[in-house]
Amino acid sequence: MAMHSFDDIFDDISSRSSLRIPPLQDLFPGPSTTSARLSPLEPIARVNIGSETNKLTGRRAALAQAKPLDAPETDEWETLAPVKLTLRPEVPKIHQLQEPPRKKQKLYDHEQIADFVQLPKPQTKARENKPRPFQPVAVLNELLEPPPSAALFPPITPSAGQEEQGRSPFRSRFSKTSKGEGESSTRRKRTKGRSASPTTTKRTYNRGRTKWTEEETDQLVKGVAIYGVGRWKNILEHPEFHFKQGRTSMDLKDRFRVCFPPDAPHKWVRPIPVGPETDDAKSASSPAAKKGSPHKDANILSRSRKRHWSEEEDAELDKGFRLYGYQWNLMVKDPNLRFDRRSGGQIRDRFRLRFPELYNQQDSAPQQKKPHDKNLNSNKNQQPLQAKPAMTSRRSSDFKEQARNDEGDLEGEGRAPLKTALSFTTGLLNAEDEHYKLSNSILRDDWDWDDNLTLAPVAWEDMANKPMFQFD
DNA sequence: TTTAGGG
DNA sequence: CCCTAAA
Repeated sequence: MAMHSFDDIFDDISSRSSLRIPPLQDLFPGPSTTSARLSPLEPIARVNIGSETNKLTGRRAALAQAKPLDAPETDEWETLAPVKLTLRPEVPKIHQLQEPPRKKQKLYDHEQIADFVQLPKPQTKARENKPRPFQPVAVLNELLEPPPSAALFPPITPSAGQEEQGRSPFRSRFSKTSKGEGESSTRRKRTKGRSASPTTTKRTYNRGRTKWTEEETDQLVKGVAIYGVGRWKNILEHPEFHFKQGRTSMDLKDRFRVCFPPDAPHKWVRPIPVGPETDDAKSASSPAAKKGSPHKDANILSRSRKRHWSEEEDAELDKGFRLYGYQWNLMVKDPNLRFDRRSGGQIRDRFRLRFPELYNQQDSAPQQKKPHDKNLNSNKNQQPLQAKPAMTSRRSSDFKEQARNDEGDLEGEGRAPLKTALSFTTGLLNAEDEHYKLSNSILRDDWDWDDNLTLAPVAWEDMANKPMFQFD
């Protein structure tokens, strides 16, 4: 009789014990690798379930029931198998015949399908199967090429402390996709004209864990402030940033995700200073020292501590009050006032603490005129504190305009150039950052920064769409 | 090629 | 840190 439907075939197969079918999971492995659809062969497993193994279900039952003799011939089911299966050659069938059914051993994951089947053992450590580390000379051709700016810095030597102790910088290994040494030379051709960037997006070799230093993290945050979230390649290749050898843009992404979890966009917290890298190496070699590290798993600073005001900052506050009166946020944004990452609210609180009565006068203080920075240099702390009449409103564009004027008019007077505004405003950039320019988004009146915030509470999307800084 | 997202 | 889909 002709069998047309799958059920017909299935019934026929089920009734013929001589036909040995391996308990395959899926005959038709399609794009949807999920086992949402029940495999047609799945029922076979149930058919084989005997009375003794009633309690077992599914594949386990089938496995418990499977006898070595039922194992199909190799060629018979290898044609059916979607995956490559190999038999255990060392187990003779005869022996299995006479042996009483062995106690079911605990199955490893790769043995789940059948106990007479040996699936290729999953590589728990993929690296273990990769070629052993090459000597530096062997791989220096491309993989460990120094960055273009490497000349500016001393070569990386063990004494430089840049690499982790006990971990050779040449621990690199070719990945499985890499064919060998000839590959690198041939592959170079594809980058015609455009010089191959040493800061690749994807590592071409496996490097051990390389701890992030605070300097690296700081540069990363700066880079995000400059380019925006998601511009990891740009950040990585920023000429003034120097990440560790082998760092990829994906590493930056991961690191940023660790330091600034997107779940808490309002609470951008500053990574804990990890201290000099040498400590880490020490702790690595000494288990006791490792225990002593309190910040080992706490990358996120708890938002609690208050930073004390220095005399210098108080002096800035005095200066700021003369300039802006009670407009604390304007003080924050003034490039010439060097607060240490204080928010407007913090400045206000500090002022209220120091000058309670003056603070209470602010209601009567007239708010009208736009302050001019001529006062900055003339006021040398001599005058008693007097609030500068405040202007009605002042937007960031005003500041940019003022900065532009400053560069023109007050050139040569030792005024802090615009770059200072960056380092001040965000507390991120230092005096060496010359070629940045403020963009609109960084100067917002409604910012109120927290003590522990490294960046203003900007949502990731804002950062991604509107970089806080832009190049000239 | 580069990034987002999940592992 | 790795892998991969997706842009």
